[in-house]
Amino acid sequence: MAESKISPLDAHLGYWLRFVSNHVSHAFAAKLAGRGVTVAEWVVLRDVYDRDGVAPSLLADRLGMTRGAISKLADRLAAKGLLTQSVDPQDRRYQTLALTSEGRALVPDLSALADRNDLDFFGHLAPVERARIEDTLKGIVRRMGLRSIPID
Amino acid sequence: MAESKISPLDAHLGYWLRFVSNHVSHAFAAKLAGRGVTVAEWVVLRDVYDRDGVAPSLLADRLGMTRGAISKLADRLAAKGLLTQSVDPQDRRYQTLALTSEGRALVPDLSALADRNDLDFFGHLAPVERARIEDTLKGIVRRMGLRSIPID
DNA sequence: CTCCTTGAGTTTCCTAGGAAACTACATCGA
DNA sequence: TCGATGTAGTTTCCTAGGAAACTCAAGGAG
Repeated sequence: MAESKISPLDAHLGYWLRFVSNHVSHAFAAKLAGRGVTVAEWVVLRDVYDRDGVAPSLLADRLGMTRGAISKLADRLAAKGLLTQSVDPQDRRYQTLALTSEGRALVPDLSALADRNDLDFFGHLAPVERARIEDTLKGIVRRMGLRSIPID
Repeated sequence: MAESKISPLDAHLGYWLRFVSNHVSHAFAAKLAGRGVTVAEWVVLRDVYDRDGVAPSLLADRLGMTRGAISKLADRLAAKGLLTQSVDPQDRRYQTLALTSEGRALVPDLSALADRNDLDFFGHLAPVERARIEDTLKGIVRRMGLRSIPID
């Protein structure tokens, strides 16, 4: 006894979590690709949809990305005509991000894809089972004090 | 009625899955960084540990990565002295990957970090709760016919 | 008023992985 | 025998994001 066995990768719950999570994300990315949008771009669009005029640095905090990454992401979305970046005339260090009408019109469409994707993977779960998992996951988030919307 | 509401990001189970999964992975990556190894490298080491002499393309299949990515990963691990690449003398198109003694000695150490990481996040769950989640996740994998160890 | 600090956003450099072209190399068919 | 084919691995090019240096503007401290 006392033989220190090396556990297989799939002995960890984190392994299964990542396994499923990656496939869910990839499937969603594939759906979004049909609309010419990446997952990160979708998250930004969705966030700005509810908070028009948000500052890039706030977005960076919430999304758990660096300011540099947000800067480039915003540039890409602006290049696609989905978002505008404007300098705050009060304090020219600040910017505000807002959706264009095109961007705003696109969000409900993408949201439907998100709903669909979740249904594809989790639609067969009994409501009680689904709720149990969600509660457990939220419990971990709370317990560990996790922040930031997950993207990468 | 019939008002098509746009669901918030966190209405999706996939959101919470990704949220927790990303934090689990990042925490693990931070632990591994102390040993100078990335998560992808760890997965390769762990896999080759059990299957010495495996072909890179098999690894690529199992890990859900391209052959190109495996090629570079193997180069990095070889540069660190953890793994050797040798050409099959029978058929020189083939390679076999094997751990060096250094690499082999490192795996149990890294495995302990993986165990520890899983405990940090999921150690507080009741065994029955943990089993339920694992079963549900495995059920999704089976139901959707998912393959490949998740890395990215 | 001038200097210094602080904070928002940008830019540069770096890394990791995917896509696809490319390089052997073995095998099969004519 | 010899070219066509297919496969294993490599390489090149590209993208996305992090780290950290950099720019610029506001707001003091003296």
